[in-house]
Amino acid sequence: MAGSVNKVILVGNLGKDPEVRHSQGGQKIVSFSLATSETWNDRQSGERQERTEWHRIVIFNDRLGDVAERFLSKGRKVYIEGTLQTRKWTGQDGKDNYTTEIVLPRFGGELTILDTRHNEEGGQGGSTSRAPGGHSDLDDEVPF
Amino acid sequence: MAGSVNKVILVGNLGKDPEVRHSQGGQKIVSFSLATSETWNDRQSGERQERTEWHRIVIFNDRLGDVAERFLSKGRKVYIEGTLQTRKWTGQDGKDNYTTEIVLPRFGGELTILDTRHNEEGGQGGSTSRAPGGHSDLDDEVPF
Amino acid sequence: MAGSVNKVILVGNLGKDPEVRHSQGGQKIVSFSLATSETWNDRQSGERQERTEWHRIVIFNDRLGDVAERFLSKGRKVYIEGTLQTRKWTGQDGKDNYTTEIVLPRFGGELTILDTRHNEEGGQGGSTSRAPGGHSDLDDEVPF
Amino acid sequence: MAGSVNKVILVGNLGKDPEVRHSQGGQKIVSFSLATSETWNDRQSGERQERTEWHRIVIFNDRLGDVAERFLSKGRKVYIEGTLQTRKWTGQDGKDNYTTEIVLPRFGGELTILDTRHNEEGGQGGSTSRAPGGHSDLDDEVPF
DNA sequence: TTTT
DNA sequence: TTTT
Repeated sequence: MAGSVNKVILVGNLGKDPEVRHSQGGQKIVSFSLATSETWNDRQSGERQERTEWHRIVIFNDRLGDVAERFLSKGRKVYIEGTLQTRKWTGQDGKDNYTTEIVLPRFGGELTILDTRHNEEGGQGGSTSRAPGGHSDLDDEVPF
Repeated sequence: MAGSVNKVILVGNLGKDPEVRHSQGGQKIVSFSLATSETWNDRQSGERQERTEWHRIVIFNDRLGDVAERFLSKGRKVYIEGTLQTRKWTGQDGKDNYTTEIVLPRFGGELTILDTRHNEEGGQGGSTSRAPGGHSDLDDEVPF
Repeated sequence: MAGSVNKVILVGNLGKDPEVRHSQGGQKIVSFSLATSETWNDRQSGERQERTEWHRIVIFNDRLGDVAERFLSKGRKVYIEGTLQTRKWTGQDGKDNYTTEIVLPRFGGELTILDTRHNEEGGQGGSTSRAPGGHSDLDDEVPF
Repeated sequence: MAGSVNKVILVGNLGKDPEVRHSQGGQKIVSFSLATSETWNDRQSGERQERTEWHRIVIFNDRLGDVAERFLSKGRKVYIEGTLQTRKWTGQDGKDNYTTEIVLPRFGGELTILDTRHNEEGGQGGSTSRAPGGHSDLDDEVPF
């Protein structure tokens, strides 16, 4: 039995463009780093402080992986809902290492784009062709 | 940058009793491991699968730390709301290591006890003194 | 418009057994009321205060509706994740009324049982038959 | 006792500017309507469908009420975290009515602005004065 | 290391 | 209408 809940909710900005790879079984896996930051006034110095946290997002959900691959790029702001998973791997020195990731599983998770910038300056190989009139073809197919 | 959200919601069971320590500044810090598990039927074998995930919870919030110290123990089921933080530390071999924790900060986070077992069978070192009549003194002071 | 999130997370107890009905299209719809309560110490009087909130849960998700129908009953504690929806309806006096519900849609939402009481004392019409040895048939089929 | 959780998470856009009023006790209360919308492809017609849901947000938290009053206006996109509360009131016809609101209580809740538009065209009485060089005074005081 |  |  379980009776347990494992849920992560993040709103942040991509640090780089997403990376796409495929599992041995042929499944597409999309991953990227997401930054969240908090700011506060230090009580001692009265100065503004900022702390940025980086999260590794891994998408196994096909539909959301497609959205990420087609529409996300460095700097975009997204809402992400996934599950915490810590993965163990062995370094070249034979030592155990642990990496914690936010996983959007095969059938689950959520990804919502929160900013409206549908195209990047200097895009990426035409994947985001902008029509002359300032109207993007993407507008017709954005699935959200 | 700003406009971000960093939130973790967990329901799970404590793997051990909480540990209490104090910062150099005298602040109480309570920590424990929390297990969440998911089960599913494997499509290939048809067999029941289970995967347990362990989360490290660190409480800086004084009020919630008090609740954890007084009322939580191994096996208890709790709802936890906190923030993801990855901490870097250097091992004895001089190598960098990273640990991701769910932090309930000084002024924030949530902790709600979800089961009703206020005492452990055969207690643990008197930390949950049970009155002879089966009535616990704690029952009168549980703050939730 | 888009780029929005609509999410409700509740942990509470059922006020009554779930009700099951079917839509005109033959889809099963399971609904129940869920109580959440908060308690606090009034600063003026120093007395303990309690406020109970009642939520109407409506499940369109077939799998979760089955779980609710088979395993939930009055008093059970559950974790619910759904969507806020306000429905307009016209009273017999012709006046408009509005009811806000937490909806678990056809393909979405979550329902996790958080307590371990698999049977009710004095059951309800055999729906939770307990085997003589204290072993319940249900234990073999609980899907979570 | 409680052992309950009552949490609403919304990302949406304000339908109008916030309204500010004061309780008899002198406490500031800020409220506004927030729209969330979901879109999907109808399986029958294949046509794009959209459903907009309106939520009434009520802020009792002083700090967040200040943020709302100073920086929010019609159209802005925000992340909101609050509590579901249903309020009963009696209409002029003597009938009972119920309104469900998302409440950010005196000490709790969250509000995060998600878009970057710090000024509205045709602002509101100079509350968002923009410096000639395109630099807003607000930039220096935005607390998030 | 938990829980069922 | 629940729970403690």
